[in-house]
Amino acid sequence: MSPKSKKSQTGRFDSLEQEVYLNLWRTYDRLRSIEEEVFGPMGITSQQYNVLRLLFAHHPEPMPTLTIANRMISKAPDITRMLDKLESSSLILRTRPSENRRVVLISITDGGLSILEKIAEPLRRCHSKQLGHLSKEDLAQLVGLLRNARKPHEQEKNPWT
Amino acid sequence: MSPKSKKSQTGRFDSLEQEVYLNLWRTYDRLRSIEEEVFGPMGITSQQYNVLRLLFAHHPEPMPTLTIANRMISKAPDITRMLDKLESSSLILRTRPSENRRVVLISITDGGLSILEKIAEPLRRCHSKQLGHLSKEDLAQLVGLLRNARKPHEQEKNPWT
DNA sequence: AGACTATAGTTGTTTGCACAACTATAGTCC
DNA sequence: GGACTATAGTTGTGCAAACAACTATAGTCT
Repeated sequence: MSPKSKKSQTGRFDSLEQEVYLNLWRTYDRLRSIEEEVFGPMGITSQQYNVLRLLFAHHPEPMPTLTIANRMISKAPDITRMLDKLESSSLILRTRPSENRRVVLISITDGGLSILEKIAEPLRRCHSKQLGHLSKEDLAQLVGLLRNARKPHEQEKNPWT
Repeated sequence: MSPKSKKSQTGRFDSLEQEVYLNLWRTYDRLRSIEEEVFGPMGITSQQYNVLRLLFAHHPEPMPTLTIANRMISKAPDITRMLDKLESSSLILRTRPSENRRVVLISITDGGLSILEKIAEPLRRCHSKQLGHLSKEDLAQLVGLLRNARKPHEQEKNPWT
């Protein structure tokens, strides 16, 4: 009995669910490589960009390290070293408040803000190159389906829910 | 002028395209972490699994190294070392035909086939856990939208088109 | 046949990701 | 108030990914 004997109607895939997942993977991979053309030359990764974006959204309030980690798109067990890099490029600032010396508060610097400004337009063009060929309706539908697809796998109280 | 001044109707996102992309990323990341619960304990990565899957689909014909690399879901510049690992676990076999000593032909071994069998059922369950809550119609629609989303970014003659 | 180009893989090196173990600080509960 | 638990980050280590430079073999062209 072969591993593929349970083959379904979907042809080269074992199940419709698998077909969706592999298409999701492939599509993500293709679009990501386009985004990297923007971030690469700027010297930051898309994960780092997302940190800056989160900080900007909160600005001028700082955010604790792990709050940032939890709001990241892709989980970040490596948050400390990532912030190390952003700090050494002077894009963020760390402070340890004396009221609670466990937390480390992160804020975005002027340098960080100006990187965001510099990247905004190329990134907008990039997103349009990635997905500009789809209609508003298709895009909206896609967002809805994706949100639904991951819903059971998000924690409650999570910002992505 | 702030980086976000071009804010659109989508709220926390700069554009609908960006919203789709970030949702795609997030959804991929959530579903991937579920798949890794299956592959981790088996001692292979999902990329390695996909190599075995490709080889199985061709079996008993072998495939040249770079043909495999091109058919991978996510591009694999590291194909040599990946095959090294599969070879050292005796899941694949390499041969260099004397007619053309440039190519390296890869075939799946009995050990590779049996890993595929062993993983088939847990993986089916995993895919059902990932996406089983969506209706057939939603799944089919999602496949269609994803295919469409990446279409302009696939090469002609590419198996994923 | 010898130089040139194309094809097919491999290797070096750097950076990023993941998991787990660890340190430091604060709050809780007899 | 001293032991216990919870919270917040950090570090060690090993594996995977990305990009470019390199080697080896085959085909072509005059």
